[in-house]
Amino acid sequence: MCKPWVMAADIDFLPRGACSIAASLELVGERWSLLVIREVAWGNHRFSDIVRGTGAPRDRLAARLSALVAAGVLEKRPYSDSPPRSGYHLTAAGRDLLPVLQALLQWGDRWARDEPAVRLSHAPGGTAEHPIDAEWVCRTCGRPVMESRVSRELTPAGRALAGLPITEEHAHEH
Amino acid sequence: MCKPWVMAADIDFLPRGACSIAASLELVGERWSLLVIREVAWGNHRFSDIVRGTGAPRDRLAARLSALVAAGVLEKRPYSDSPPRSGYHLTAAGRDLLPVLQALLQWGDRWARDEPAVRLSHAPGGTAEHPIDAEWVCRTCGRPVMESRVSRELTPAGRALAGLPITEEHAHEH
DNA sequence: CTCCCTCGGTTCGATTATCCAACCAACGAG
DNA sequence: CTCGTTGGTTGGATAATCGAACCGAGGGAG
Repeated sequence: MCKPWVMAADIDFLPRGACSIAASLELVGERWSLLVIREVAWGNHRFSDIVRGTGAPRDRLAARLSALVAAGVLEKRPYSDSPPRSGYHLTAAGRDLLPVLQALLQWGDRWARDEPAVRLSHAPGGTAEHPIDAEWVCRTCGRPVMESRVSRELTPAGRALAGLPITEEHAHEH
Repeated sequence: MCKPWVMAADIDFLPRGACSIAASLELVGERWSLLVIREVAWGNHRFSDIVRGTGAPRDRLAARLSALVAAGVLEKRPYSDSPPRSGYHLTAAGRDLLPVLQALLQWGDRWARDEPAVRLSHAPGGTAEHPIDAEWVCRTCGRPVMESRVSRELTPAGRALAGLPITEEHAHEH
């Protein structure tokens, strides 16, 4: 029995950059980026709030913020006309990063410290409030992803990125 | 109505380092680290395999590998006696990072490129193989986490990290 | 009007990390 | 003995990061 998530695939090595993990890290993998997203998600929208919440140097923070705006993860929204000031808010793409933060939070709670320092709770649909202990579940079959064998396959788009030939053989193989 | 994951909490600013997200990034947030985990998870255990798979410079890779071993995320396991060679494998902590990779993969598929380059499939419990489209679901109530309001609260351990007083008031408040 | 404060950044110089090519040691094959 | 493979190190150039100081537009108090 093979470990979950470790399985032979139709390829040995992904071409560099073909993997969406690498593509994501290209956009949000630099230092402070994810902590900035966390601060904004937690309601700290102003420059000085984010400085205080992350502890990042101001110049790095300014650089990250404009990079994240350029990447479409954050947007600048004015909150005062005089003096003209604006804060940062999550776009749809930014909100979609929250699972990444949730995953990092859960991992850190478990492996990076003795006791969690922050507890997250929710009360979905009127149920009683309770702490969150989340797992990845496949929307298609409803089963936890991490407990099953996973296989990976290079798509035609991936082959194109890789500069590999897109053959009938590959288009049909499984 | 407040956006999910954006909600008032009992604290305005988390002390730096109190948050497990920051603690996680401290261990695996540096460049190449998560790509190394990806390679190892995908079955590339040897130094030269990981060089090829990630494209990282050899010296950076050596540094990351020993850091990840020191952090308890990877372990070195010999695969040949003569010549004495060893490869890198995921520990339990390392396998627990896979949700982070899954989250980054899904985000990248959606926001960082036109078409996914790699398709992940699984066939849990003898069902037919199908692509993975996963979401975070609370183990307690079975509901998707991202669709409900989430509140955060500093635990006593978090207060201690923050240097804040641990009062009865705070221990009981909600 | 003047002085001082806040906010959202920039600028500067020093430190640190990263990159890349070359090198090295251990071993096996031929 | 030489060659190729593997798993790294080393050295020097380049780029990112840091921390503190600075700046400019605008209040508000006096």
